[in-house]
Amino acid sequence: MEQQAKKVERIRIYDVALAAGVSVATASKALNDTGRMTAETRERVKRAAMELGFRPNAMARGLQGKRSFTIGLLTNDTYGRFTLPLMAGISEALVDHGVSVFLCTIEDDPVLAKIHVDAMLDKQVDGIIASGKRIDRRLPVDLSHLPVPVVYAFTDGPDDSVRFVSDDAQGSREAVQWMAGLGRESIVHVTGPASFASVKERADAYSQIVGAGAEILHGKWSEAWGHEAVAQLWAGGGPHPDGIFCGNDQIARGVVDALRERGVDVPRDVSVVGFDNWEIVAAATRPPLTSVDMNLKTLGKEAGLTVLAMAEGKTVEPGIRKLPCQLVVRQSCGGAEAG
Amino acid sequence: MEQQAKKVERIRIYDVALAAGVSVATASKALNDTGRMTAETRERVKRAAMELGFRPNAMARGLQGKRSFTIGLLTNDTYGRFTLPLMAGISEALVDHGVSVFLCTIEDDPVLAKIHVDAMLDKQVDGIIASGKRIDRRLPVDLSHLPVPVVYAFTDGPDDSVRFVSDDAQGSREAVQWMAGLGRESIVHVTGPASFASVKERADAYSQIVGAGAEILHGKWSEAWGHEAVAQLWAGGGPHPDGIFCGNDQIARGVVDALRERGVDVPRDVSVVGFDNWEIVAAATRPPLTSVDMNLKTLGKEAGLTVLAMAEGKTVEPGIRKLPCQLVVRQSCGGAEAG
DNA sequence: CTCAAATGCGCAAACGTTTTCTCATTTTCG
DNA sequence: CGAAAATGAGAAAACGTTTGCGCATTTGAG
Repeated sequence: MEQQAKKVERIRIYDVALAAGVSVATASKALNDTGRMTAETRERVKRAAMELGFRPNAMARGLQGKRSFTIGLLTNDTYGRFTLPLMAGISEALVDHGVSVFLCTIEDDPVLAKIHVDAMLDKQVDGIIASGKRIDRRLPVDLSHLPVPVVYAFTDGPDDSVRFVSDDAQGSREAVQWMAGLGRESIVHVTGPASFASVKERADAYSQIVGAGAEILHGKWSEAWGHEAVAQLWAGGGPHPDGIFCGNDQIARGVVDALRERGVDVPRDVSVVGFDNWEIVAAATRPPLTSVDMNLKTLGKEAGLTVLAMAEGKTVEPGIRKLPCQLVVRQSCGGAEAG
Repeated sequence: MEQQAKKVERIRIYDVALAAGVSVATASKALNDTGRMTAETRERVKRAAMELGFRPNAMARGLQGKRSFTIGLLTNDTYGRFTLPLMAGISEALVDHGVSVFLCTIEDDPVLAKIHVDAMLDKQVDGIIASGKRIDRRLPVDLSHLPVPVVYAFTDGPDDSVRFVSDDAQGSREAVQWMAGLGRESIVHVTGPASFASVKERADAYSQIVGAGAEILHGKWSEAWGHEAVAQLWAGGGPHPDGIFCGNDQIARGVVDALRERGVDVPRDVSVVGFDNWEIVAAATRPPLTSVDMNLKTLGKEAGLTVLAMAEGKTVEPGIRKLPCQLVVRQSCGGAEAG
């Protein structure tokens, strides 16, 4: 337990230059593969840098007017349900480029949001990714006239902005068609509040496929609503659905549990599909849920790469980019081993 | 949709000085409340800065040899179950100090970990908080000889390090005593794998209170294990427990569901307490779970403040700091309205 | 062999702050 | 009233890079 030798002097480019027997300027150019010099010189400098364990001081570099190799991720998704997968994607895509990410969680508080954005700008972030928990709501702060590029991922933004969202309609189609392909003929849709844009998009896609027999039940995003919806559906003596497409995994879990309690076998009697593919819910359900994954990690990667490109001056077409969803097959539909 | 005026020239301290009619040096001192000058001069500079909307360039400031107002949060908790509340606390505590947080999620990959740590150091973070998902495991990277202070929160660290963890023993005692206080006389403990330090700590605290009648069942951290444990407990014809203290909320939910399926009423016949107070699980259980909250947000605050203090040169006593847990009463025990 | 072009490299400025000195002016005190 | 002390403010260096420009020296062409 030796006394920590706190002040290990960091190697500066000056030290590298000295070791390689060149000037600081040449050292810099050698390391950045710019400027003119012998291949031998360049190699010698690089070797010296390597041996000394030289790591350039990002502050000095950033100050010098170039990039800071830093971006900000702003979100109001306190729980991280959507932001974390996104973050994972961003981080994975950008770590190769030496970019680090400031994560700022703002709780729908405009003042806090402004403070965080200002802090980011003070720190000269190369760009900002705005994220949230609803694609039809905006963060409580205006990001449209910032001196750095901004992209929106899984949240709404101005018309002339670059936005990434999942293709919910396509995801819905996959889900419904999967059930139809398994022979289900009476599929209902149990989903969240009609006020959500994603609810509408998913419901529309569902209706388009199911056609005349479409039946949509709106409620809360909760397991409890799943239970209640089943109670409603099984209330009358009439025929019951043999497929239930749910607006999210929590509803789906409620539905599956309710069906089991009624003695209805899932997936034999009824197929159930969820949405979000929230591992923690989908995997714990009995049977585990087949669910639509929004590929948020991929979305994060794209958003990260895009904001980086913009930071480098590349011009990016504004507009909405929809990334495909993917059906993750577990056992709540049958067909698990058929795939 | 006007063409974005991208290059809004940032106000420099030079501009402030000019506006206030003083030198750059004086301006700097005025704004930082250092140096000597008339109160009037100081005020005039501050007013000019305010009016111009001056924000100091953090890079220049950092370069100048002082702090970067940046810290790194390193974690291998991919899912964010523990890290996000921690992060919220850190962020909340540090935003007042103008400090931003780099979040780096490493997936138990030593190489990736090293890359991220190096990136943080390049960016001159003032300190690093290491975090994880188990208090008896370390991150796959050695942080003990870094040029910046490190504190460990909810993860293990070297003997001479500063570590923050929750007081699981105290949390367990609260839970068991709560059930005992409600008249429960036969309380069993259904928990996770014995290999976890926190499992041992919670189990020991439980045993100490319950005494001779202690019964501990180890299994996985899953709902499925909760179901199975109930099956085991109710297998024989003998007397059944009237209280079940669970190692986490997922197990507790499994237990509650299994009891309901057996026709055992919770909380009338049996009280159940969970651990973690994971809202998403605890609140969705029927009835909602009474659970032990580890106060991770508070833990994050403490860790943040501590690493900051260390960065400012204050010396902090190494060792483990245990922060108290708190029982969150819902309905799975009864006594909800008694409190 | 001469002159132009190309090559290899270093000097010094710049980035935006903070901080250490220094200096002129004012105040204090004997 | 004179000298010491205190005060207000500015000049300039420093932090660690990158980069524009200039200057020898070498290469190539005629």
